[in-house]
Amino acid sequence: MTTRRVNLNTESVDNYLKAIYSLGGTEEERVTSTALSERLGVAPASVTNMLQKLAASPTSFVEYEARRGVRLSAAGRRRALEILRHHRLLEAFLYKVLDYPIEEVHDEAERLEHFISERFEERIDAKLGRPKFDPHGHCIPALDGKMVKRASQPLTAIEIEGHFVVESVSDRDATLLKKLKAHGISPGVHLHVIRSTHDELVLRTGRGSKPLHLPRSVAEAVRIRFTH
Amino acid sequence: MTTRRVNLNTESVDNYLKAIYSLGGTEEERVTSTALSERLGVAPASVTNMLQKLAASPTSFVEYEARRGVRLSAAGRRRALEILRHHRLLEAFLYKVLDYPIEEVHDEAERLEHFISERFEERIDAKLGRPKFDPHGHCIPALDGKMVKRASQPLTAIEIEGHFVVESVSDRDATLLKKLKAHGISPGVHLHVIRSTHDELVLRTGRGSKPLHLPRSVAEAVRIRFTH
DNA sequence: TAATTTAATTAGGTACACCTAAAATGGAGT
DNA sequence: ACTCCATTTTAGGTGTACCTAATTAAATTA
Repeated sequence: MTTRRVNLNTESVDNYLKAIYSLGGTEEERVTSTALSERLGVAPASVTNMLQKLAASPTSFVEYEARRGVRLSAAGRRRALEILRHHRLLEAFLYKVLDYPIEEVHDEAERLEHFISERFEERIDAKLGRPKFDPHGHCIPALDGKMVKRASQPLTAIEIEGHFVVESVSDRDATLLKKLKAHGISPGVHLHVIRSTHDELVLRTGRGSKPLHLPRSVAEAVRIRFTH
Repeated sequence: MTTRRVNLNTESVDNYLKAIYSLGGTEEERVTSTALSERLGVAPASVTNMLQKLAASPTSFVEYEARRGVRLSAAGRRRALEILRHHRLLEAFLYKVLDYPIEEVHDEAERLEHFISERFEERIDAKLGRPKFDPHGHCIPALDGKMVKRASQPLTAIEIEGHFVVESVSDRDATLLKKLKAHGISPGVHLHVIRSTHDELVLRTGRGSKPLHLPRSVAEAVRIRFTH
């Protein structure tokens, strides 16, 4: 009986690897089935199934021990970063070349990232002048998977008055992104946080606009760094 | 027991509809299972299966009678033309905006055509200035499915000496396309056919180049019209 | 018309990626 | 150490899109 090897170049596998990557954090901790189940919108049993399949495959993308969670292998991380690169290059491309509104780039990129060729990837990268960041301010991994890591923190972590620069905005929620856009909050913008309460932050953006009251639920989507 | 309705928005269904459309010709004759089987690279039994599924579905894309072949319904034709529009717009986009070599646009477009959104379609159409033809000289269907139909004939149909213009080149075979490109044969180019034998055509392209001996197998990929 | 060939369909089966329901495991608190 | 319980896994099943082998229907030839 031959060991039947499965096809691992599927959209579905891509999505599992991406999810493990992003849930693993920078220290690449083991990720639980439940976390993956929630992130992917899939039943826990389905996750177990897929993880077993991935781990059993000769091209091992993951290290998996029953009931102890998963983490990416080197190959798995490489693949995850490749897709992340596709995703962010596509976002930049849709935004800059095809004039998409920022809140629409994510969903389109999410679909297309699985299907573009290396040539497509190379060409949009060239067309954009080898960008380092996507329109949300997230770093685009290089071809070899290298990524500059910047020190930043959530805007909601700010407890005191001070001056900051928006590093990035989350791309997960289009409605939130639209709100941020309406308030003029996008990567690179200067923020002057005036005060912070349990349910909102009061701040000024850019040059001399009137103070803005930002609910914490909205501020959560913003990451900032200090102006140096 | 409820009538379970199937999902017809799949890549696979798209490909069946495209194949039926292109095999049906302009008169939209019934297409046989075998023809579809060959075109799609799928077993005849699989074709029968899919056709039964399509015909049984409430959103009827096809008219199908057992052993009598299929043809597209109005809805099916609409869908087929929508995908053809995606395909050809993508080809034009890859060629003009992303500087793809002509022989590579087909395969990439073939993959992406199933996944781009209406917004993407609209934006590349705008970017290209609402083009009417793709880089191979094929007409791009309008949003409503309308397509100008031009009178043309295969270059291989030419038996006598005469002057012609290249209308289109086939996009099916990348190697053939490369050969044509090397000989300077592309849509819009003038051809002076000098003579035609059972296995080749002798002709001049453009301005005063030396006579070209074109095997019929290559000439088959070229459609021409008379210079008026 | 009967026999043969070709085309199309039915029958039964596979891989993939999901699902629900039931069982097993292992950590927390008593 | 034992019970409880959330988490995870196993068992069994679904829909999609394929497949091969066997059968049936239609077209062609003798």
